[in-house]
Formats: sequence, C-alpha cells, structure tokens
Amino acid sequence: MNTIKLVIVDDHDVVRKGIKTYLMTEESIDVVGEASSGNQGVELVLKEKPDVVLMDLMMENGTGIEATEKITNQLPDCKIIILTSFYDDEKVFPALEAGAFSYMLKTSSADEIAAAVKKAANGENVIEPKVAGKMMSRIRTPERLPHEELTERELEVLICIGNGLTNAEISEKLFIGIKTVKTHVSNVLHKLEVQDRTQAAVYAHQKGLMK
Amino acid sequence: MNTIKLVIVDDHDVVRKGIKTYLMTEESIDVVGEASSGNQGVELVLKEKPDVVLMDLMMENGTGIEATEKITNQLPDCKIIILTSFYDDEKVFPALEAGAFSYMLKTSSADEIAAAVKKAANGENVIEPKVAGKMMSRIRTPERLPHEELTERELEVLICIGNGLTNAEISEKLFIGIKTVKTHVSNVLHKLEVQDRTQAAVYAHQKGLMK
DNA sequence: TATTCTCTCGGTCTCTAGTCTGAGTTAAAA
DNA sequence: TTTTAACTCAGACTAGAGACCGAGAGAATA
Repeated sequence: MNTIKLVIVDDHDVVRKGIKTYLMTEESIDVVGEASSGNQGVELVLKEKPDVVLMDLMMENGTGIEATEKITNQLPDCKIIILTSFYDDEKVFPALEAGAFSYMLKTSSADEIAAAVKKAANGENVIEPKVAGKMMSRIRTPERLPHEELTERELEVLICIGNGLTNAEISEKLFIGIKTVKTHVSNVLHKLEVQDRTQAAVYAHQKGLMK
Repeated sequence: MNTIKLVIVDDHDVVRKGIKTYLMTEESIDVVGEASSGNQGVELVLKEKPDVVLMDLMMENGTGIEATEKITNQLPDCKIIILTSFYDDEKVFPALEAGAFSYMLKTSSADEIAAAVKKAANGENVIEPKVAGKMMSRIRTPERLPHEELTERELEVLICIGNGLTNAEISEKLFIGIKTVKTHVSNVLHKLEVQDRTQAAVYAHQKGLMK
C-alpha cells in the first residue's frame, strides 16, 4: 500500500502536534500539512491534495462544515474525517451532508484515530458508536428537520428573530415592509411548529442556525 | 531547579498524548499521571501531589471547575493551569475563583504551554492575552454580570422564557398569577437590559443559563 | 402556455406582552 | 423594632405580535 497523505485542520496547536507526533510512528501515514482554520485548511488541501483530512468542527475562523463542503466539491476523492471535541446533535448531520467521510470524537484514543485514517484511505468509513446511534434513530424517523423546509428569506427572518429583532427592525434590516415581515414570521412559525417568535429564537439557537 | 511533577487532566486522548509527548523533551518536567475526567483527576492529584496540573474545563464527567475547587482546597500549593478549547466568557471567572492559577487556550502553542508550566512551578501565573483583556474590562467595570443580579424567582422565570413559555404557561408552572409573572418578566427585562422576552431568551441561551 | 413557488404587500382582527403605579405579605438583617 | 428585599397581585393602558384572507409580480419548471 502507498503512503497515506494526511492533512490536519484544527485550531488547537496541542491537538495538531499530538496527532502529528503520534502518527509519525505510523510508517504508512505521512502528515503533509497542518492548518489552524477552515479557510487555511481549504487552501492547503487544494494545494497538497491529500488522501485524508482530519478536520475539527469548532474553529474560530471558518467552520469545519464549510471547509468540508468546499473540499469535497473540488476534490471528491479526498476523505474527510471529522474530529470534534464533543458530541453535538446538530452538527453531525450537517457535517455528513457536507461530505464528511468519518465522524470521530476527540475522546477517541490516538490508536483509534490512526486506524480511522487508514480505513478512510481504504474506503471504509468509521462512525463513532454514539454518532452511529443518532444516525440509526434518524433513519427510523427519516423526516427532515423542520427548518430545512424554510425558504432563504424565511431563514434570514428566523436568524433576525434569533438575534432578538422586532418585526420593525427586521423590516428595516431586510428593506421590506412590516407586513411582509409578518408574513414570513407567520410562515416560519408554522413550518417550525412553534407558537411564537421566542420559541423560534430558541429553536434557531438550539439547532445551531445562528450566524 | 528540581523536576516539576505534572498531572494532565483532559478527556481528549489526543490532547493528553500530544502534551505528554511534547513535554517529554523537556527535562525539567515530569508527567507523573493523566486523567480523563474531573473526578479521576482529583483522585490522581491527591495521590501524586504534583506541582502543577493542566486542567481541561469541558469534560464529560465532572467539570474542571469543580475539580479545581476540590484540589485547591486540599492542596493549596498545587498550581492549576486551566487549558480550555475556547474562549468562554462565563467560565473564565468561575475558574479563577475556584483557585485556578493560570488560564490558557488550546490554541496556544506547545511551547507556550511548556513555558506556562515552568512559570507556574515558579510562582508566576500566565493569563492568555484575550482572557487578560476580559479581566481588565471586568476590573474597569466591576459590576456583576446582569444576570447575577437576578433573584431566584426571576432566574426561574428567565429559564421559563428561555424554554419558550408564555406568561400564562409560566403562571401555571410556578403556581403564581399572570400579573406576578408579568412583574417578574418586567424586572428581568430591565435587569438584563433587553427590550423583550425574545432577547431575554437569547441571552439565557448565550450565557449558558439554561437547564 | 399553464403551473408552481417565492417574495412582496394590504386590511382587519384578536390577544399577548410589557409598562406604570400602587400595595400587601413575609423573612431576614441592621 | 425598624428597615430592607423578595414575592405576591391588581387595574389600566399602549403597542406589538400573530392569524387569516386576499392578491400582484417575477422566475422557474412542466
């Protein structure tokens, strides 16, 4: 088997160094680069064209999800392993939809991560047991999340609501009439199956739709 | 100078291994143990009595803040360096109040962390620039965070708001009249300096007051 | 071309939210 | 004992939220 070219994208220096140091003992894996932000990661990956990418989700500049999407669009053969600090309901599926190949937690051991890298290079994906459980329950209830039915404009309005704006303020911000805002708000409330804007704001925050 | 005995408490295997591997090249530092949870960390520290502890804040079992408090109560000479994944308004001060000696981010380089360990053993504390900035602004405006001024009842009401309840629903849940609820809501809005319940709900979520 | 979707806006109506003022109760602190 | 703070509730009022109905313009699709 050829050497696996790997890029690590994580804003934590210690994590990058930790993985890199550990993987140096693995002869079949060659760490060809590291990046500390999503944007930097995309650039690096497009330049190095690695076989596998270890990608953190929570980073200060540019989310890992956006980076994952950009990379898979341009390099469909590049396997991206999401490596995140915690188990987050709302980010598993967006990440997988963005084209992530495997999904692991940082609580995994270094050995497990090395194994996941090799498997990814081999075309096998690894999903953390906890995450896999979520996927099963999602398959059992395959309905889309309510907010996926929102139109672009409605999502904009929802985010305004999530920021605590009144209808009048949304009207000014989006350059539309208050009546129109009310129409959108009403549609959003129905689609999200909530009773009022406060619940909509909570929904937006809990589902990670903000910003 | 004697060798510095260090314990690492972090639920991320890669972080522990990363720091440990890096610090092995430092002759003056001896990693005498690792723990993957707060409770486990307390036990280990009480047993090993290290000079310095590197402590993660976000862990699945037992928060780093509780662990920090327990350790400093029993071993006041043990220097605890908080090492956290992100810059969180709400956890800096509780951690420092719990007796943390230094406060660093995982975005710090491995060199910086090694330096912080040595400084801690020497009695010098290191506070991340960003965190230090927060401290300065706290000193400049020593007022408590708005929500700390809330009474117990008002906090209960705020959490209900954060859960999307209407005044009528809060009234039922807390067994008080709607008029009373309105009074509490009004007080909450003033104290938090927000205009309406939606903004209050957002506040509650952003400041981590929910649950 | 006909249809569908999205975004836009209007009118009317009801109800909730929130403000303000005032006030009684209890419990703890000075 | 007096004072203070927290919790309770009332009435009256204004303004915003949201429901419901209808409708026109533009773009995309069948």
